[in-house]
Order: sequence, then structure tokens, then C-alpha cells
Amino acid sequence: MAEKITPRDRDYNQWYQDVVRAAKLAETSPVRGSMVLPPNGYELWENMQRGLDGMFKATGHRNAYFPLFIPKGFLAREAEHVEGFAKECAVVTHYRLKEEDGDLVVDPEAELEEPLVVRPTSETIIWDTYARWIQSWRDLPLKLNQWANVVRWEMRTRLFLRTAEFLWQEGHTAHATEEEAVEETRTMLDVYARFAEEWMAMPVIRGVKTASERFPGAVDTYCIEALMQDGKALQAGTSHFLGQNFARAFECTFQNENNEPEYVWATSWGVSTRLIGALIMTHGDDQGVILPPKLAPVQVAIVPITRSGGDNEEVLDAAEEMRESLARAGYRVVLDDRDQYRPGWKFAQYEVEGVPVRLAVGPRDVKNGTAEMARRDTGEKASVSAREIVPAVREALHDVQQALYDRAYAFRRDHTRVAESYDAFKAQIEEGGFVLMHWDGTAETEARVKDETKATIRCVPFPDQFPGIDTEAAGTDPVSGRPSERLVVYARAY
RNA sequence: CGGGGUGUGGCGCAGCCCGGUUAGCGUGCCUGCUUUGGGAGCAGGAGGUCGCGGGUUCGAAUCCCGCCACCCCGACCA
Repeated sequence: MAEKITPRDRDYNQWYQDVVRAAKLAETSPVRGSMVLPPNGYELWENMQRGLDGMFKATGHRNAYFPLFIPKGFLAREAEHVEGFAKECAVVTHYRLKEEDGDLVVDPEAELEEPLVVRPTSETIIWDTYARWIQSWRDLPLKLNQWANVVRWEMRTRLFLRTAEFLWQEGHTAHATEEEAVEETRTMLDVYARFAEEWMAMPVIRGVKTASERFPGAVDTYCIEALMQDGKALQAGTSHFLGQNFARAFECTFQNENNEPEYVWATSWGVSTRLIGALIMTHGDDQGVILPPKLAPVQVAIVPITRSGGDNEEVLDAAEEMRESLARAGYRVVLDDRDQYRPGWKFAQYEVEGVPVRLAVGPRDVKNGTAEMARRDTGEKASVSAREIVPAVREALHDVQQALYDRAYAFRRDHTRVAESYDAFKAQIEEGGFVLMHWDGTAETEARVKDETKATIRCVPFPDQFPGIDTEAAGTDPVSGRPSERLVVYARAY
């Protein structure tokens, strides 16, 4: 029988948990806040990695790896950084266990002289290293990225959206000038936005964080923000201009062309497995998840309509032939010839798992030289010629990718409004979505709105993020009555 | 980390208040037969330290204490 999925309009949160489980994307583990990623979830991450990694390489970055453990002292070097992360660090204090009365206990004699922190992010250990690597302006820019896991001891966790341990990438770059570092920060934000839109089919808003939402230790934090189906915003990626803060903390200087010492300028940027949560909540429906073709671990599932004990040879041969031509054309395709499940069960299962295109091949199809092709996003079915299977699938995958983006874009457009008064704002926030409102630029007003409505400023948007809305026009902050230079994006957020 | 809830074969649950035979049910799993173009039907069968540890009791899934994990609300955060 079907694993039941709670309808979205009944309990969105429960729906999320149900589909994550039913689509086998992730499970909880015996360790608080740590998840197990079964193949369905991990392969999705691998495909994201592939897409992003290609874009990093294309923008001049190389991959490297830095240690999981960070000496506690490193973290303390940058004042804001330590303040931001100190409260959520896992700390290693011992290096040995021993048996005592049949129990395994931490050996008190094996205490580390300096405790090690499991990286919550790698700025400190990387800047300690960069300080040794960088001597001259000729060593710059240094543009590295690492794929890694990090640990932040979160009090409240949710699969993908906030886990104690998560997978991510973190880019760390060093530059000779401020301009170049800022440009790098913006370039990488743009890479993230393009990845979100072109690969994930998820429209995003580009902008800059307010001081209170900034990364600890950054001068500026740029972000992409997406809108989930329940009207809550999700920060999907961040790119930080770090100024010379870490260079100063780790004494990272270079000699410029005039033989003078200068601190280097830094950036860092990252996206994580949280993107999988974003994907689920952008495209999923009451039947399960819907994966964009460019990222789906399985793009096409072929279900042969067979009878157990019957003569299925022709059907299976036809299905295998299709599988081969699609695989040869470069598609990720599976032929599901398992005989312990009936076709209807397989149809339902691939829908739960979000496979974008399904083909069914039965005796009638063999006779007619056809296959039944179904799109996951619309449920639409069509009979296609077996001879034309590759172009038909190519077109269907392309259409699904585009349709997912269009649908998500329309949703966001329809859930973005401008608040002319604070009362209107409160009502709009209650209904969900992005709400644009004037802001006087003060932390006091920002805090008051958060306190009274639970909405935060998701970002100060770049120009032209909202077609038809001029966010750059000056006005009045309806909350404080003070003048405002522009509209900012408010929302309740994950 | 504060408040609330939950934890019982793989999964979903009942039983707990009011302690007392071999701990039930659905689904999944195994075997057989019948079915087979949208999550099959019938029959037989396997599978449980009742989250973990301690306590009360003649006797604990059930009562008490502690701990762990998960979910919800709050504070904090990618």
C-alpha cells in the first residue's frame, strides 16, 4: 500500500517530512541532527556538485581540501567570527577510549592540550594556511574551493534545511585589491543564481544582507533568496566580501608592486545540502517530489507492462532497446524489470521519487511500435513512436525543466507584494510571500518588525530583481515614519 | 537551550489513565495459487530486549526517576 503523504494544504511541514521519507532522499540517524543520505538523496547532491563544480572551474577556481579539525585558538582570532560560531561548535577534547568495568569510557589521561573544534566553516584554518602561501602580489589572486562537511550544533534541526552536520562547498579567495575581491563576491553570487535558475529551475532574488543578517566576520554578505510554496523564504546561497578582517587576524600580507606590505582582500562563498530542501519545497506536489531533469538521478524510468509467468520477451526486448538508445544518447535511464512489483506500483513509486519522465511499454505498444510517455510535472501522457524515442524524451525533459521554472516563477510573482502601510504589511506577511517595503536603514526598525511580525529583511535587493517594481525609488518607512532610500525584501524565513 | 508531544516486529498505529495469561491491528516481508496497461486477491508463515538505564511491586509496555532520539512552539542559526 502507498506510504501516505500528507497533503500540502493540510500541513506543509508534515508534507515535507513525508516526501523526504517517501522519496528516500534522507533519513534521521541515531545522532541528533545528523542525517543519512541514501542513494536517491546523495546522487541528487552529486549532480548538484557536478553542475556547480563546472561553474567554479569555469570562473578560474581550483579545488583543495583543508582539515576537519581546527585548533580552538584559531577560532578566537577574528572577534566577530568567534562570537558568531562559538555557541554551536562541536569540540574534541580527547583522543582515546578505554575499557572500565566492561564499559567503554573516555580515557581521562588522553586529554588534548588544545581542544580541537570540528569546523563550522573553514575561514580560520584556511587563512592560517593562506598566510604562509601568499608572499607577493604575484601569488594573487588565490581562488580555491573545497567540498566538505561541516558541523554546527543546532538546537533545532530539520532534514536538509538545518542539520548539525551538512555537506557543502566553501570557496575562499584572496585578492590584491578591494575592487577585485568585491567583484569576485558578486561573480560567485551570480554563479549561484544561475545554478539555482538554470539547473534547479528555482527563481531567486539577488541582494545584500543587512548588518544583522551578515556572516560573522564579513564586511558584506550577498545572498540569493528563494520563495517556498508555503510562502516562506529560504536563503539558498551566500557570498561574502570579507574585507581584510581575516587577513589581519591571520597576518596574511603580500608585497605589492612597490615592495610595500599590504593585507590581502578576501571572499568566501558557499551553498549546502540545504539546496535539496529548497528543491523539494519549490517543485514538490501532493504525490511527492518533482526533480528538475538536469539534476534528477534518474531522468527516465521505463516500466515494462509484463505478466509474471507470461511471455514477456517481446516487451522486455523493446524496453531494453529503448533503454539502450536513451543511455547512448547520454540520459540517465533505468529499465525497471523487477517482477515483484506490478506496473501500477512502479508508476506510483516513480512519481513519489520525482522522476521527470516515465515510459511504459506493453504488448499493445510492441504491436504498434510505440511507448506511453508521461510527464511527472503535469501527469500528461502521450503515445510516442519507439523510433523517435530519443528526440521525444529530449523534448519532454527540456519542457519539464522549463515548465518547473515557469511555474515557480509565476508562484513567486503572485506572492510578491509591496506594502504601503505597516498594517497592510502585517496582513501580507501573515499571508506569506515576499513583501517589499521601505526601510529607514536602522537596525532598530528591522528588529521591531521582526519582533512584531516574525518577518526579517531577507535582503536589500539588487536593482531590477522584480519586474514592474522600482525598488530604487525613495520613500518613507511606514514603520518609523523616517525617510527611506529604497524598498527591501521582507519575509518569514526558514 | 525553555515549554509541549511522541517512542510498541521494516513502516504506520492500538494497548498505558485503572499493573495480572501466549502484547494486538494495518501494511510490508516469505511460500503457494489466482491475478496483471495505475499502488492486486485469497490462504499459510516468519518476524517484538514494548527507545535506553534505574526504581516501586509477588508481577511493569502500563506506575515513578534519569537519560537518548524524533516532532511541534519559542530563542539561535546556512
